[in-house]
Amino acid sequence: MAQPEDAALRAEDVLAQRGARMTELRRNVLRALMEEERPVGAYQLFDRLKARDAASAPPAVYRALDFLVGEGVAHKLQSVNAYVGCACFEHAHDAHFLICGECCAAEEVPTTDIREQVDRDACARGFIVERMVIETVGRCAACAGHA
Amino acid sequence: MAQPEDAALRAEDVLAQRGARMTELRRNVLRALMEEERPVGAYQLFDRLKARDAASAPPAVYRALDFLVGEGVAHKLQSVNAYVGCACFEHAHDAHFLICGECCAAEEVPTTDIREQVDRDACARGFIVERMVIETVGRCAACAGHA
DNA sequence: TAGGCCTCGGTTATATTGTAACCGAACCGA
DNA sequence: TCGGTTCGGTTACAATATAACCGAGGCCTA
Repeated sequence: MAQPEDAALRAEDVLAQRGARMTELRRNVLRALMEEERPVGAYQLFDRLKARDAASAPPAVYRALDFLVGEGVAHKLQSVNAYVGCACFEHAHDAHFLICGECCAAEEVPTTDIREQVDRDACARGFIVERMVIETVGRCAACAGHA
Repeated sequence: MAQPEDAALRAEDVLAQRGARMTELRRNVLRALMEEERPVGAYQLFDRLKARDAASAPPAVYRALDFLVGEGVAHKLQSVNAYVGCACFEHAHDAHFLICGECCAAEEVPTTDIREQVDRDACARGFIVERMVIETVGRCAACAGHA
């Protein structure tokens, strides 16, 4: 697996090519996020940034996170109020997360087949899909093993 | 469609048969929840109950909601931090919700096919599923129509 | 280069959502 | 009726998120 700095740098490249403005704050938030193995809460992230004088107050962090999620380089996990970096740089794509209730790891898996199914169910009711939240909570392989 | 009181009464029946303790507080919360057409936040619900002297403080409401969700007669919508009543009385079942970003209506649809797909994706990674959050945000038929 | 527009983010304050911890009351089985 | 267990009232607070305002700085145009 690539190093977190790599992921952050590649993300910055992609955003630059796309013409998105990568500011100092956004870069700091992105890097801090990519350094984490696990999902992090906005305030956790805020604390990390404060520790290196790279943040001022919660609103700034939330704004940067909104931007990153919008650009598709981060996701918000609704069921645990936390954020994760993401190496798929499509603009604001959906994802399916497997979230371990024991070690808190979150693995992103593709949604293609699920998305088709969801679209079918939605279309059948005249519902227009904007975004999907699909999160599975349980035990990851490692934690299920030693349980 | 059945009246909300009906739904609440039938739910109480089912819970009684199951041996679950239906207390005054839980009944009040369940009824208040079933009276709503749309998802309601815990504090909104709290306000409704206060207005009829049927609640004391937030922790009581949250405890009752946890109970109801656990019994499968209510669901929590993670993407909007709100609760909805539910007429499928299986114990703690998962559901797929179509949530309208405009009118805030939330329609519950069966998860069978999606669930299979999610299970497949999870099992392929040795992940043991405990519960699923599947929420689709977009425009409902009514709102998409007059847009 | 000046003027004007727009995005970004610093700042303060506050709203919203959710819990910890403690304790007495009510219920329930033996 | 005793003793364990569940329930919920109460207080206080933690955690998450946003509103509103404003100035700084980029960027376009002429």
